[in-house]
Amino acid sequence: MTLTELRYIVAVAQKKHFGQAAQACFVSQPTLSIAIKKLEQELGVKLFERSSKNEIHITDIGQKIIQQAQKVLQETRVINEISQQGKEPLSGTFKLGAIYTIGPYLLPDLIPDLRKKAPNLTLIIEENFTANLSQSLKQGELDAIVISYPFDEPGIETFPLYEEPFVVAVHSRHEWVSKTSVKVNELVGQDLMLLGAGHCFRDQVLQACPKCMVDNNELTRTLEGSSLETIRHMVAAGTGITVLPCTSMLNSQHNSELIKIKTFTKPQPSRTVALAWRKHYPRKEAIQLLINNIQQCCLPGTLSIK
Amino acid sequence: MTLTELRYIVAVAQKKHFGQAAQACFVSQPTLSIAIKKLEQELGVKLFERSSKNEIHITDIGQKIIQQAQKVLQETRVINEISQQGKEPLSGTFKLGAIYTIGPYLLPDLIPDLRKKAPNLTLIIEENFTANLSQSLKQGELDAIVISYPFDEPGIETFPLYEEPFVVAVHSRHEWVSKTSVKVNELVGQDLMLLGAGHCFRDQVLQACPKCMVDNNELTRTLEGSSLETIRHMVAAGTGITVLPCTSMLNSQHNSELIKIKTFTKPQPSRTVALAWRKHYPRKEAIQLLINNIQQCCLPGTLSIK
DNA sequence: TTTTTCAATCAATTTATTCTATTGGTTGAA
DNA sequence: TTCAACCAATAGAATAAATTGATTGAAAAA
Repeated sequence: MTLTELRYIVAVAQKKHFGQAAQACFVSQPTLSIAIKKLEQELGVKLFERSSKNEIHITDIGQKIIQQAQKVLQETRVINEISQQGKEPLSGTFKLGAIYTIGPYLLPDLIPDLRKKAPNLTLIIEENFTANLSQSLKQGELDAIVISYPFDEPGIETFPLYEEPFVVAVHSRHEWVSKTSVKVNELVGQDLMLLGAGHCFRDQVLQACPKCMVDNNELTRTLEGSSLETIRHMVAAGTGITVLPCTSMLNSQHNSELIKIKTFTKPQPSRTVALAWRKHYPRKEAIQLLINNIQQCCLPGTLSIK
Repeated sequence: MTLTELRYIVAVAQKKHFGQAAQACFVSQPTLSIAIKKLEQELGVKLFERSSKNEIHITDIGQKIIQQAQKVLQETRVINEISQQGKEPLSGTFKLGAIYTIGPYLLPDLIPDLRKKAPNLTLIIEENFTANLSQSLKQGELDAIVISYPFDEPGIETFPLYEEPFVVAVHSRHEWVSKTSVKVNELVGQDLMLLGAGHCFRDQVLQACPKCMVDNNELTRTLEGSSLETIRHMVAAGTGITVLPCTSMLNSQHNSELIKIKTFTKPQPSRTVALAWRKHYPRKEAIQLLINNIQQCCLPGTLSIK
């Protein structure tokens, strides 16, 4: 059984004439006759009563089958409609993941921007650890993820979006308030609060200041299951200091009178934020749109704090 | 788009592996790859993300299309089911027509008989004039009709079922009650009641007794829009006499103390009842079953009244 | 690096499809 | 009755397609 055969029998049922039906299907009459004969043999059922004088009659069973054939053809038309809809790469849903230390600061700016550029693209957001995002990406549950380097997975392509320097957040009455900049090694001995294991940002900070890691148990507070925002509030409360990625300071709502931000003395520790997607992901246009828009959100100028 | 292609994409979606999907479809891997590539080009949409390491991902749009493809395939399966059901010729519906002067007497016996012989055959009955039945038959609205000869239409085949003699029905106090038989010409001068135009039985009676026709206006009452049963009641009421086909007397419920039946003296006028169907009608078995059963209902013995 | 895996590609063959021309059967008019 | 018209089925040839085994190319694991 082929869709062509179904189209033929529907045409014959409508025209009640093999020749006219063939014409309507843009084929010759023998083509149509043979196709219908083949279908009738396959089904083991006569669909039409042929007689010479323009008197084609549809069999009882043929009536049912033609009705069903029309249903089938209708459903195939739906396939074309779906693909028509999906032809614009900037439509449908796009599932974007972001690590916890980027999502809350990047997405509020990015999402309205994207809605303007691609109104038909429905964004679905997930925030998670790098490891989980990576797995979801590889399994096809996410279309792209925003992570930070280093990130190297087989089958995954990445593109660097921007580099964000780390900054130090201290209470407004902290001894460092008058400092113009902070050296990395000065963190040692301070009441440094960091995110729990799994957050790549924690590792990046510790990598920037290896001595903090050595003194981990004594001087650095690891806040499991927490977020940068919680830590920020604790800085405001005077519980200690912390290191933040500078984009977490971009939005005014995250600023507080009680917190002062200090940049590091050069060479500033920093991390590179990147977009990652499966190498063979077909909607390259959506990826490109994302890259462009994220970079626009985080222009180099806006990344220099103070 | 072909059904084969739809089967292929569904298989790939299930196996998530081109090679295995090809095996499941009993084709080689290139066959399947090419077919899917062709479909993707036709739809203008990527359905799968291919990557070398066993990582086939279904596109967002591909997911929708595959779902729809499964729907299409399901509906095609229904076509097979329908034809499977319809393979037995003695199933489905059979639309049988009969003229007014046969239907009420033949069908009550025929229908229960047919239900026994072909329980899966649903009978639909229509009673009408010969002309209307003939037209419905030719248009395919009826599968077969029971009429009486003469009946000759192009494209229509007939088979004689039985010959039924005409009889005279008179009131139990009619002067003819003691007669053993009635001569046709004796009808002239009697209060003869006949069906209206359109009923072939009327024509047949008048043909048997042409003199009745001559005296039409004076002595014969034509009862338009009436039925044999109405006329029979009028006979019982003493309004006049009538001629009936003998099968109308077979069933006991049609007999009455007030009506006496007289046979004609030979040569008895009679009519031949026949079955008619389109020459190319495919369910010959159903036709044969009908012929057999009708003839069984109306065995020669049962046709001799008195 | 080498090996393995998997889909895409190639080239050749088989299979389907489609066409024109014709036949066979039926009908209606001469 | 014969003839012409009509219609679907059939035949045979040309064309298009589907299919296959072998190979290639890309990517990842050993």
